Amino acid sequence: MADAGRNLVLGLGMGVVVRRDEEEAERGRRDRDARRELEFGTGRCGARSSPEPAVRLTLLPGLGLPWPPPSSETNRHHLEASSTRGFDVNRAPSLSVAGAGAAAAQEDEEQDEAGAAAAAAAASSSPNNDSAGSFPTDFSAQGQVAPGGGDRACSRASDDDDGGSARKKLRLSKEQSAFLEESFKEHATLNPKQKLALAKQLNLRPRQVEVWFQNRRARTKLKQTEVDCEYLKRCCETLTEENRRLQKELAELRALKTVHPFYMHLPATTLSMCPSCERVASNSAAPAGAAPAAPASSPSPAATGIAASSAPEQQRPSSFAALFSSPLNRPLAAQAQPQPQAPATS
DNA sequence: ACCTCGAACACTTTTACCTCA
DNA sequence: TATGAGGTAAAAGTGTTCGAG
Repeated sequence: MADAGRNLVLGLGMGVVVRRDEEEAERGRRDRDARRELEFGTGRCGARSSPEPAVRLTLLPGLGLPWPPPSSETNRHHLEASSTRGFDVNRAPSLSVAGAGAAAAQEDEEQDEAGAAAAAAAASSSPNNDSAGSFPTDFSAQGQVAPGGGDRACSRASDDDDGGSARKKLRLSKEQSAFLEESFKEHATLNPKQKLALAKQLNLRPRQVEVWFQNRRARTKLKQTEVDCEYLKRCCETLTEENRRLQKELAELRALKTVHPFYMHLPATTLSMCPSCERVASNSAAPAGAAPAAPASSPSPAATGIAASSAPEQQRPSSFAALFSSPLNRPLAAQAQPQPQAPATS
């Protein structure tokens, strides 16, 4: 690369100067750390002891998730990387690259994304973006030139260029990512003002901030889905095991009944099985009209052994814990007692 | 009721970077 | 040590939905 070794100044006004080749090496470590941090939730930015993300994964009660917590090692790497690295990869290494046209487009872009058209025009008038793969995001220094020719510009728009910069991937700096993370903890969505402010603060385009938040929300949702899936799996295992146990118990009772008909005369608790769902329930103590088991009209959870709760307020759809804390999933003997907690701890 | 616009989302593509043979 | 394949995560593109005006 022609600019390898060129000194670059960090965005965010930190003024840290590193050599480009050092940055390349550091970036790998940074990305690994960042990935780990995102994978494992929000345990980043060591300054915070107990981060409370705006959109947080609901770690359901009683579920020992196998995910490793964000280790202090991770944070240490994170901080190390932050302290040694400072190259804003989105910053063009040279002002001369963008050209006067891009500089003219800068002001439009700074106002809003409406400047994308101007930026695109500027991009078309300028040669390839720098081979470093960065496109300028420093509003104070150079114009905003989208990789493919501006905001919302299709990447294929540059297919006909001379094999140059078709949608270069931009890596946000650690500082930028951390700042965005912090913002995300406060609010998972941004209003236009916040977006603009963040963009300005980070020397990014508003579109970049917007995309980052979109992707971040998607990651959060994905993680939540994984958590829910894991919880459902465990619940399924628990219910299967419980079902097995009850079947066995029932078989034993039936055997006992045939061997010792004496027990038939016992007036106390007897068991009845719902023919539709094969759920066994006690009917002796239940008052008239009280349903011993889930209603047959229960939605799919009942069909899968996941009984609907008798208390509607416990049926928050967003909480699998509430769903599975239903008393119907408890052993017969415990059904009349208060529900201790959600199943499946490990 | 219909239209327009913008925001959010789902899905996909592209890119950068890592690991490993 | 260099290198290419394969995998992965993130940035970004595209189309759809939905609510407000």
